[in-house]
This record gives sequence, C-alpha cells and structure tokens, in this order.
Amino acid sequence: MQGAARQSLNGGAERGAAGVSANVDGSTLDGKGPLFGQIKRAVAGQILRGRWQAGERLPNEEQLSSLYGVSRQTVHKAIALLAREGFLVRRRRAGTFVASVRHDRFALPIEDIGDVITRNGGVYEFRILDRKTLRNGEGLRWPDVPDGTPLLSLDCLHLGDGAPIQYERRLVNLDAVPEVADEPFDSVAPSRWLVDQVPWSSAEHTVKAVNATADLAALLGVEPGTACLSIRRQTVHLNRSITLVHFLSVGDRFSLSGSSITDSATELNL
Amino acid sequence: MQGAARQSLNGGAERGAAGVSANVDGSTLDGKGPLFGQIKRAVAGQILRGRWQAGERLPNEEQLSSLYGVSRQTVHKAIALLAREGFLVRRRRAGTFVASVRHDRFALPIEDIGDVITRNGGVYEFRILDRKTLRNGEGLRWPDVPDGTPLLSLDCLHLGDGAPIQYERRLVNLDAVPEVADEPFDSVAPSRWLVDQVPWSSAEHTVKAVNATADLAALLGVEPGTACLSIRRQTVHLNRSITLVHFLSVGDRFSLSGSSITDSATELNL
DNA sequence: CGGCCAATTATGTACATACATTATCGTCGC
DNA sequence: GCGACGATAATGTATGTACATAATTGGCCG
Repeated sequence: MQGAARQSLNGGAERGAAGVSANVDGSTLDGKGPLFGQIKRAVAGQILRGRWQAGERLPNEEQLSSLYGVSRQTVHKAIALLAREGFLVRRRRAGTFVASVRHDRFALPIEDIGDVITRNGGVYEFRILDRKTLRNGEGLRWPDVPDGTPLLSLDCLHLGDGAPIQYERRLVNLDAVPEVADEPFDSVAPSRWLVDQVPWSSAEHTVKAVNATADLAALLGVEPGTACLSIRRQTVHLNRSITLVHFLSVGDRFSLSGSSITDSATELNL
Repeated sequence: MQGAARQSLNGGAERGAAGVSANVDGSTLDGKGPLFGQIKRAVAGQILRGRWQAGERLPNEEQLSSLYGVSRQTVHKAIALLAREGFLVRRRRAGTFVASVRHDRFALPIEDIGDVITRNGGVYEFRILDRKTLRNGEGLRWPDVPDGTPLLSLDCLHLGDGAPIQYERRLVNLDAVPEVADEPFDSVAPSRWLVDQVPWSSAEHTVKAVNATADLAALLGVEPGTACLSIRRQTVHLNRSITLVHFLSVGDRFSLSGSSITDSATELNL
C-alpha cells in the first residue's frame, strides 16, 4: 500500500528506473513506511552489519539520493535523523561519517515512586515527617540559590504495602513557587504536586550508593550500614532553581532500570 | 547577521510585513539562529510560561505560519521537533496539544571507566583477574542465551591512581563474537574492545545499591558491607545477546550523573 | 615555505507546491 | 436514534528549487 502510494506520488516510470539502479548496488529499500524511514533503515543496516565501518565516509546526499532514487531532501531528512541519534557525524564540506565513538547514554525513567508502587500492585502511602520554612544559609545552604531566599524544607517517607521504601529530603524555593506554602500535602505527595504545578522543567541528577546511617536505617527499618541508592535531583525552570531533592532508597527494595537512549535499533527493526 | 541573512533570503518587503503582524500578537521571534529554532523557542516559551496550558490546543500549522510569518513547512519542522521532544502531542485532524504528562526520563552517560578516570586526570589501569571459557548452563546460566552456548567469562578490576574503583564480571557470547577468544586483553580492556569491535548495539540496564561481600570488599580494598553501586548491563546486537556485564563500584569513588533527557530547555535557552 | 584568500564542495535552511493519511464531524438513510 | 459514509480539516511526506553556511582545498603571493 505504501508502495502503491509512492507509485501514485511520483509518476512510476522515472523513479521505478532509479529504484532498479539502486537494487544493483545492493541498497534495496524495503517499501515499508515513509521513504525517509526506509532510507534510515537502509543506511543504519549498512552500519550495523559492518559494511560501512566506523569512521568511514558515506556517499554525499546527492549520491545517496540517486542511489536510492529519492530526492536530496528526503535523504537529508533520513541522514540528519541518524546523525541526531548518534549513528553519524556530519561536517559541512567534509561529509558524513559513521560515528566512531558511541557517545552512549542510557535512559532511566524518573517516575513518581507512588506510581511505581501502584503499578506493581502495591499500596502506596507517604508521610510528611517534618516540614518547616527557613532561609537559605541559616543552618543549611543550597548553593545554587542566593542566601536568604525563603525555602520550604520537607522530610518525607514513602511506603509500599506498609514497608518504608524511600526517604525524601526536599527543599523548595519559595520565591519560585510561593503557592507551595499553602499546600498541606495531606493527600498529594510533594513530588507529584510539584510535577503538576510547575509545567516543564529540566533537571540534573546524581546517583550513587551510600551506607545507611543509624537515623536513616531506623526510618527505613533496616540495619545500619545497609546499602542505599542515593538519587539527588535539582530541578530548574526558566533559569530558576525550583527544588533540590535527595531520595534514599533501600538497595534491594528499589532499583532503576532502563534501556539505551537510542532506541533506534528497536525503532529500526534491526 | 542571521537577521540579515533572512532579509536576503526572502525579498524583505513581504515577510517584513508578516513579521510586524506577528509582533502585534506578542509572538516575537528573537532573530537568533535558524527560523525553525526561533519558532521552537517561541512556542516552548508560551508553554513554559504557562500561557499555553497543558492539554490546550495550539493554532494549526497554517495559523502559526501566518502568525510568525514563515512557511508552513518551517512551522511544521519546529512543531514536529517539539512533539518529538515530548512538549507537544499531535493528532491528525484533531490538532496539536500541549502534552499533559511529562514522560520524563533522565539520561546517564555510559562511559568507559577508563575514559572517566583519564579525563579526570587520573592514571587508569585494569587487571584481568580471571578468564575462562565455559558453556551456558554449566555452573552458571545466562538466561537470554541458549543453554550450551560457548561463553567467555571475565573477571576484571579497574583502578584509578592505583586504587580499585570498579569490579567487572562479564560474560561474552562466543557464538556472536568468536574473535574475542583470541584477544589477550593485555593492553585494551574488554569493555573498550567490545565497543570497538561490535559496532552498534542496544542495551538494557539496571542500577541498584548493594553491600560489598567479603570477597568483593577485599578486591576493592574497602570494609565488608560498604555500599556499592551495581550496574548490570546486557548488550544486544542484531537480535543477538552479545555480552552481560555486572559492574560493582565503591559508592563514594564512583557516581553517575546526568541531566534530563530533554535538554530542550537548555537547548532553547529558556 | 608559509600564510592568506578564493574556489569548491558538502551540509543546512527556507519556501512553494502537491499529494497522502487519518481522524473527526456531520449528514443521510434506515 | 444510530450506523454507514463521505466531506473536511488537520498533520505527514515528498519533490523542486534556491540560497546560506562552513570548512576543506588549492593556488597565489610574499
């Protein structure tokens, strides 16, 4: 059907011929989905199968367009996407190269702990252990926020089926989110509330492993020294620091898992 | 200069006029960088500043194009990118909507431990502690690979400035990567070698915190029970499992850090 | 020989146009 | 009223064309 669509799109004859010449070279399009996607798969396939080696230079857009029998823009779109996904590196005038270093990242979901517990069929609760307002620099300091800024400090415990899973220590910038001062957090957890209130944001994360202190161990109901996953997150919105939060989770009750960021291979069905 | 470029691109008069009409609506382009980027910033700005609320419907491409005084394709490119980045949701015939749920993920870099140490000015070494070949199911089992598959098993220690940083326990599928059998790994570490050999792949990861066992603690030179970051990674290439690796790192000598996957906000300078 | 400058080449952006695709909406007929 | 069905409105894809931008290349000149 897609093939048929293409036929009707561009009066068969010419592009049909071009298609044939492409096949000669072993660069066949599979006819599934949009043309640019077919080009992506074709090119990615060459790379994944090692026919185009790392560092090697690809034919230029002009050549690829005649090779596959499509317009340069269509090739451009496909190649530009592959470049954006990290498969290729492009340099003007120099050409397009198979990326040599996989600047690989893996993606871990940032999820509300409540969602995770609920999704896994558990019963989620949270408790606010402590709540106070203070000014930055008095007793503690949040480096990325000016001294004297009013802050809301929250200590919170998240439980799944009654068992403590995660301890949360949070600071919220009251200059940036003054409404938070009036929120009792008796039904909705702070993290959830913030997600709902502050529409979009970027964040920085650090993940490490720590041994539970005596206090923390008591809260989480484990032996002191138990390994805990520590996730520190700072959220920024419109260049203003919104919240700084530190999650501590019992190692064997909580983990992060995810797949490679470039789901291209999956996407590309290769 | 960009502004000037645009002037010369499209004979000043007409688009100049369109630009003015856009300004009336408060939707001014900043004139920095490519047009589609300006559109992205303008639209993302509306969202980030809450003028376009979650779930709300945007003007269609036609309207946006006359609003900003650019062609529909340019609008399309900008909007399609924002949609890909998760800011917008698009449905044919229905329109474009501000995404309500932030399907947020954060990205952590997967880097060669050697690179990390070297980049931080340290001296990197590694030692192969144990190397043997075996068949899957004999003594241990890698679930995603058929029983009986020949495997290479490697135990490896990574050191920074002489201090153990990370312990690596790895299985390599010899059916998928037979060349690995002949590689002595006396100068290049297994992870590095595999990255170089197996061109592209996707991977699954799990991160958690564990307490060091006595053996592990001895290897890493820490007290038994010290919190360690555990990263398990399974790599797949062309639907075949390549390698299964387990990294264990001393909590306070190693951490993962990264930023939100949608670096759009950063990208967009908002 | 070395450095500067101009030609060249490859990618990047923009517009116009056309047609494809897909839901939704409304209408017609039962 | 309700379902089928076609009109319609939105996004999605593809091509042609033109020009912008960047960087390599090579030649020219000192």
